[in-house]
Amino acid sequence: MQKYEPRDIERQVQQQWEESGTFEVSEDPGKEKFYCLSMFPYPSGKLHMGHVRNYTIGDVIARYQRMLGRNVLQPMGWDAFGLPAENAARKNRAAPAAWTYENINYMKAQLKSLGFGYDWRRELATCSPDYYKWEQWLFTELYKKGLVYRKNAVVNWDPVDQTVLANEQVIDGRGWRSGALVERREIPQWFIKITDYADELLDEIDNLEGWPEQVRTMQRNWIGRSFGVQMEFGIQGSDEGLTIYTTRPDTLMGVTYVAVAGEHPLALQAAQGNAELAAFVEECRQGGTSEAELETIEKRGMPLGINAIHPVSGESVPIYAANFVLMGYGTGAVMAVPGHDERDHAFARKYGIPIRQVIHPADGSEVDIQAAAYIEKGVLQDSGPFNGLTSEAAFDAIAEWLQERGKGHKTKNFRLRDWGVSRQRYWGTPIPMVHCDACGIVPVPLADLPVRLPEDIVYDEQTINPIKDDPAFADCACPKCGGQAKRETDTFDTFMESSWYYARYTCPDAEAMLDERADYWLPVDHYIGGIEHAVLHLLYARFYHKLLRDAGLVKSDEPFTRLLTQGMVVADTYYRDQPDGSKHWYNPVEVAVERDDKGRPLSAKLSEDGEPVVIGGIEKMSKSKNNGVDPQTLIDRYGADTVRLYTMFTSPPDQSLEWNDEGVEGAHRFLKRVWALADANRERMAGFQPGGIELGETQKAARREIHEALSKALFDYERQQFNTVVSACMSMVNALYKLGESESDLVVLYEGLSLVLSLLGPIAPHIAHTLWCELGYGEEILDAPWPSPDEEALKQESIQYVVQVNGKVRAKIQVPADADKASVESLALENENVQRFIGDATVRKVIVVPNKLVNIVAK
RNA sequence: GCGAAAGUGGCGGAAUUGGUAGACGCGCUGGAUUUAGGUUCCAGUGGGGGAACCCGUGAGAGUUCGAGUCUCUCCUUUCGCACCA
Repeated sequence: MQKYEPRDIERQVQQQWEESGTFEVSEDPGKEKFYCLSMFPYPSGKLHMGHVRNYTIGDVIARYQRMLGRNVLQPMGWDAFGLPAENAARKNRAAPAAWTYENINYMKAQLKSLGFGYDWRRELATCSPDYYKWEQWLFTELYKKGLVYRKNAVVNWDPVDQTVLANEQVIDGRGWRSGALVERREIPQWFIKITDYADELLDEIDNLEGWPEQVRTMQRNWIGRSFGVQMEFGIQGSDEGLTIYTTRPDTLMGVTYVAVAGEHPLALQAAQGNAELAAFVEECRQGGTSEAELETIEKRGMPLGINAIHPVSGESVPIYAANFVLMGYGTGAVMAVPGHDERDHAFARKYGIPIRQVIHPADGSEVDIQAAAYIEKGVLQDSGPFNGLTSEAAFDAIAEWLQERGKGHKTKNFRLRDWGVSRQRYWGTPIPMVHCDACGIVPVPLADLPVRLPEDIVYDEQTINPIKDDPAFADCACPKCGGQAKRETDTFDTFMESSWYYARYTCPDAEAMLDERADYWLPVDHYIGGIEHAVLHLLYARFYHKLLRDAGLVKSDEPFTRLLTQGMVVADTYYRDQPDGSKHWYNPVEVAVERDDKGRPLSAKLSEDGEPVVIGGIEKMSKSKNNGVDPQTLIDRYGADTVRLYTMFTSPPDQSLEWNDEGVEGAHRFLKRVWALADANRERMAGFQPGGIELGETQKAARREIHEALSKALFDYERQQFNTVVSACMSMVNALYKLGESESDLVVLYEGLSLVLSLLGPIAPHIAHTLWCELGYGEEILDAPWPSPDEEALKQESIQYVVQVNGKVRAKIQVPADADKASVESLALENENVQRFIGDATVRKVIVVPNKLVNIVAK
């Protein structure tokens, strides 16, 4: 007897994989490739359950594809730049680099202990100069192509710390460290023209059939293309004009005012002689940059004291500054049509501006335009030359009319803005640009790349950015004229690094950004990660892929063929109210739940003192609610296979996973059962030859049960419903436990166990591999043929039919498998209980569903 | 407000896509083994009823021989977007 000792077998199997390079792969044109990728982690310290779930799903898919015979690439690396390293460094007075590398080492060991089949030779960390060198190079190439520019943009500025803050560092409008009121400040920043690719990024979403619909919708909305007309209003007493953008040019004749953003030049100009207006403009500017703040603000405005001239009627309408007009969208100025726009309507009522109807419903019905805006399309009225046109026809007619007179034209607009990639932080990729008094902006030539980020720096609590004022880093020679120049000290947004790592894995040692190996592996066949990256990361990566394509580095148009967004890991929360009104949160492992005899939870008590705690509901695992479970504790206690099996079994991959201690026990129990079954039959199975032994009826039935479960499991592997794959394995094991001691029982057991191990191979690979070898099935389960159900085993001599009378189940009958429809029907009608329910009624109709069901309609 | 998804036992979740609702697991109940706890094993477990049966997939309608599944209305929850002109 050998006990199931996961620690021993897992260590042993992992060592074996490492020694034989089981997961080291290279290009093999003779084999179908499969590139399986999980989103790489930020090395924050240690793995959390979300990582474990993500990487288990990825590993199961990778191993499944491998067992199907494909050449599978599954790499892993580190999203190593970012703010937490700076915060930790400040707290620990250490360099961010040291902190990061230490975390990488620890987390890498954790990943290995979970048995993930990565090709570690391809590991990369984005903070390595070998990596970011090429990112810097691409940026300089994009600059030469005109896809990169520098302009002023608004940032959150902390006036006390003299630094730029990320949105999440602004709490209630104040800097998180200084507590000072945050200002919106304009500083020069670098941008990449993602808007040049907006149409392609939008249109190709239609082709991403392997992506969740939700993510596709979110990206479409984020890009937000609209078609409209840009036109010029005159300004009274000025030669200048005022350009506005509208998607409803058909309502043009209903304009009764024009509104501009607080930052609009016209508003700023008018504010110079008007203290009240200046205060209002300042107020608009003060508001935070986060969009969440904008929603609560009351819609307000103030007249500029100047009038605009309507491009068609020549009528004069007032110009307002309004806090709801965004400088960053369209032209920062809008025409307002209170009659046909809800927001304009509310604004007009508030400030007593006339409301005019210029559209009526196509069916001729009346609307009360003073009471509410009519926002539907319809037919134009009171619109001069455009009267009687439909909204659709008027769109074109008005655009044409304006174009002929040089006052406007059709255009499209995007919600998407160009990608601002400058960050005023230390721990990131240096932007490879030089500012020379003589030559202006000069990109650093390839020969001088990488521009290395100094890693050997001093950090303490006062440090804001150690390279900002460091002459050793900032002073340099101009690459063009050789004169004294200053280096750019901003670094890249870390989304830059994560936008192309998937490609670099294919050729991590290339002497260029990428080489020909990229086109063997790319695109990624299956990408797995969190829904929180639905827009930004996945959009930037798609954009980057197109940049790589247009630089001649890859041939494909899209980076990720199929995408799986896994659900969150959630757990119960428990707390006690504190005297000061706050809540103290207890971890689920410290709490015992009491139940009634039906299993309903009654109350929860802290194990330590036996006193009650409040059940706070189910939430995403987080530090603040103290409901996180450390995967390392579980690995130590139960082993990696149990943790993997549990995460696969508890929920389908794309749904949230509810943490439950007893569930882990259950998963562990199942693996112990598998082990015990194999162990008890070790000797009987040694050298067993199943050939030539006849099966009895019970063995045939057991074998059919097993092959039915197998069919189900294979189907579920294909559609990635791994929880029911595990269910099927459990059913198979249950069936195997019911077998007897005879030779023919052993035939079924011998085959059944091999099927269970194959199916468990991707999910619980250590135990599957160990038993596969020990029971003599073969050397390497990953290379064994993937099982398929035996049609012969599935055959039945008689089939159970369900008999319904008027849709309700009244009997179950056994029918010979070769019976025709008529005899099934008569067998069903013969049944005593069926007759009882038909009673005096007349049989109107009999429906026979082959091999399943008979429904007798009687009235 | 707009958009998307989802509502099934005490719980996580199944239902091969319109054909036996509740697979599998957890929990719970009873029993066996064990000095005991734990482990392990056996049986039971949607609700009602002694039974035959009846009722059950958020609510209400509809289509159908047949609806958890399709259609419509409503309710609830979750997620995303949110002054986008």
